[in-house]
Amino acid sequence: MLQAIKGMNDILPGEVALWQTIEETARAICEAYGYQEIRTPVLEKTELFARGVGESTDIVEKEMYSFVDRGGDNLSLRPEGTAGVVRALIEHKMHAADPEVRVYYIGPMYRRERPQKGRYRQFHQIGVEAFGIAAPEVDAELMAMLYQFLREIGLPDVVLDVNTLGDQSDRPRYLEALRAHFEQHRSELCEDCLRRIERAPLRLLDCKSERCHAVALAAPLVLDHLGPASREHFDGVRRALDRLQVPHRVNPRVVRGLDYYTRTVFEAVSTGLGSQNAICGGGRYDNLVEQLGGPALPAIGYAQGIERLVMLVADKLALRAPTAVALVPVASEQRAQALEIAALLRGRRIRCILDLAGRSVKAQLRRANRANAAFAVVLGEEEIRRGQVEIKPLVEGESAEQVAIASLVDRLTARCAERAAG
RNA sequence: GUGGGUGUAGCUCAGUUGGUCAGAGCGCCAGGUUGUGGCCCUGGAGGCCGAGGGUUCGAAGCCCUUCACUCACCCCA
Repeated sequence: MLQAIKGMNDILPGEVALWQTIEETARAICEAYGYQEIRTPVLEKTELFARGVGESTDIVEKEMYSFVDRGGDNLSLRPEGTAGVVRALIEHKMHAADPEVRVYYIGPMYRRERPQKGRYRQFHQIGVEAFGIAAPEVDAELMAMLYQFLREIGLPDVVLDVNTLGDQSDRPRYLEALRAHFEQHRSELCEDCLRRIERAPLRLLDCKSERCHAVALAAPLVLDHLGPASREHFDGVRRALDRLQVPHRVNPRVVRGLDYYTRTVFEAVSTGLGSQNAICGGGRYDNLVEQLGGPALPAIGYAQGIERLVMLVADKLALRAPTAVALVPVASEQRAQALEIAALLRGRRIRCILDLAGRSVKAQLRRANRANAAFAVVLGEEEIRRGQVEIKPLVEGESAEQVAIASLVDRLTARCAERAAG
């Protein structure tokens, strides 16, 4: 049997409503905060990700879908959204028109990892990026936006973990202090962490192995190694978060996996997702734009995984019931007229179904009921001869009525509106 | 890349030590009113028991191989 590619899922009609609700909520909130949607290609030059995400990250080293196209270019499916957005920003000199650029995107990303619960090879992210603003208040504003979003889709209990990684001037010193600490405890570390000491000492901090965890707890804190500028920035972020009443906690173990982060980093984690528990991750990346050939623009952003949101929200989000009309021609002689009425209703954007298979009235009503139709309109030979049809509600507590065919569309429109309002 | 688990009807799953074991519930279709849904009753369609090989008089159940799905490690959304 033909199957979808491993780790790539079909989102079937039954679950799409949930996706749409999440996406619409995200759009509305982003717009409210002054962000505009941007759409960039899913395919970019491999070099962009190598330089942007970081040569030595797992993502670039072993997870990208890369290939050489017929023209000889090295291309990759985007493993994340920030690099492409930064490329577009630079390419179109967006910062020249307005030094502050706030954008968001929604779309698929690709990473060739072993799939498991909450992790897929094609997954979808809602991402937000703010360029050109160095003030700590943007960091907080962004997190406030995230929090509002989580609240509105019904996840107010998600915990927001915040940390800082320092900037170029204090990070090297901190990394050295970390290396020194871990070197002293080599014998207690897992194999993976031993390899990380040189290359990515920060990563030891969030290792899940218990023994490493113990060593990490005793490790020097970033907060003690921040220069005055970074410290002031972090304090500013926290003050603003408090002011905006965004529930959060400082967690020194949040380090993030991508190379480009500086200063503020944060993530939102949730229980109930298995081991892939991060539903959102982000942070400041003040050097990336320049690093990719653009101006020295400070920036900050985050991305959330839609699949993971859908899993959490699946049983919580109330989906609006379809308000629909089912036209029921009693016999094939009434079908043409039913079609005509359906066209009028549909012209008014009223969801409308109509049996074209010649089913019995009983079968048509059964199907109308299952389709969640609010009203059935029975078109029978006798009534039509009298110039009338029956509007039959399919829910409790509403009365049926006979209406003149001429006023049917208006009457149905009104009753659908009543239901939508009530 | 490394481990564990699972593959029987569209879906969720039963199938005792290999011998009416090819089933149930839900869903789907139809009938129970010459033109009226939901509840209920009755009936029907639908499966080479993931695939290939082996053992056996006999395999959904045992052995081997393979594929797929899934969870976890790693990493991350």
